[in-house]
Amino acid sequence: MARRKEKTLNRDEVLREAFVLLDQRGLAGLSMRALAERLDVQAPALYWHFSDKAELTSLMTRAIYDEARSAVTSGGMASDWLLAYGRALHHRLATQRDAARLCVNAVPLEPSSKDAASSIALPLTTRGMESEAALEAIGSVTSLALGWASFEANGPMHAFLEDIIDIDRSFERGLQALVLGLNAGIQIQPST
Amino acid sequence: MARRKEKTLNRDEVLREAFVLLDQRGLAGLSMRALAERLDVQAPALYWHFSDKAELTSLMTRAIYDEARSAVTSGGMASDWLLAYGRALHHRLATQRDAARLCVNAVPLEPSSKDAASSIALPLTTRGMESEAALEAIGSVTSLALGWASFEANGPMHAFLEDIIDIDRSFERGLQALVLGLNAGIQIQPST
DNA sequence: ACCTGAACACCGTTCAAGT
DNA sequence: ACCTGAACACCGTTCAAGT
Repeated sequence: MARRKEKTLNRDEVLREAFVLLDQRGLAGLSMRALAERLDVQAPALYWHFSDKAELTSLMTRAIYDEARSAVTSGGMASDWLLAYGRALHHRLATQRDAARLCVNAVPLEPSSKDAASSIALPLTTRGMESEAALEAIGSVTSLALGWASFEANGPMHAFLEDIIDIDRSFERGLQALVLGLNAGIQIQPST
Repeated sequence: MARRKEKTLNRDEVLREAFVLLDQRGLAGLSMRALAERLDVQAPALYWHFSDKAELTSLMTRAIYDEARSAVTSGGMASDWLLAYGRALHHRLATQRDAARLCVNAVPLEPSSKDAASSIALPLTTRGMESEAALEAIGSVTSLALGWASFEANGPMHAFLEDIIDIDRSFERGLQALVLGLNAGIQIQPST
């Protein structure tokens, strides 16, 4: 066995199969051995393409955030962008099994850079927000999406919540409240 | 070895040491074997007191939420309670290493009950909120605290955020915005 | 009632060796 | 350059057996 017709592995192929495996077996089932088996390869082969499992899960996490950001259509004000980004991220997290847990457990990729931060803030700074307020707003919206998605998946509040309230609707209301409140703050402290 | 002077283990003692171990070695270091060693006992002994590791981590998670709720002083309106609860929870999560990750990974204890839900909502329903809106508000505040605490710990946004913004202050601003927005929603949709 | 010793089926990771 | 085979040091968990 372990004969694969295609040439060699590449990171994108591994990432694609990793998401499929995550969906099928959950975060606990996302092991290097199981992933290798899906790829018709032995587990150590993955270490040629990734330094360790943490790098793999970090890249998966980055893909999730990137998809959410690129799903936002341009146009509108800062608050519109925040609402759309929050909905896109929450949808991705609610759609992909254990995605919230994956993201919370993942470790950052690079040591940081102001360039990366300002590029993340860009959709809001071009709409008139200061970059610090922009990062804070994105962080809060991301937190809300991660939290509600984790309740949806399995979290400790899930048991209390599931048959009392509609979790998707609850996230939407929380998001609207948050963005409303952030917007009020912006008006007190004017931009640029 | 493995001679312990005190009588027998009990759940509270195990939970206490589990929190110490979590603080010292992080979530990855919180293994049944390492925990047993701290308690001068062999790992299988823990299975007399807990059905499995999931039960242990669920109880740890519940303890964190319970502490946050009981740290809120009585008095004030619903929005005051939400602010105080959010701050208490965030403080607990930021203070205890890997606490946010622990909570997100933990699994619910019981299948659910309307009694439990309404007792969680109680601090807000006694202040005039409907129980559904109360649970939604608590869920959103909890999400915000979990999310920001996970960034603080290690999360994927941490790299982008740490030297740009003050994460504690960012949480505080997000919390105020959220509660402000929720409050506005309450006034549109009056209570009881 | 409460715990130990030994074992099972897994992990992530390393590393020499193959091609 | 890319992958295998074998091994290391771990996991959570079960279960007979001890006291």
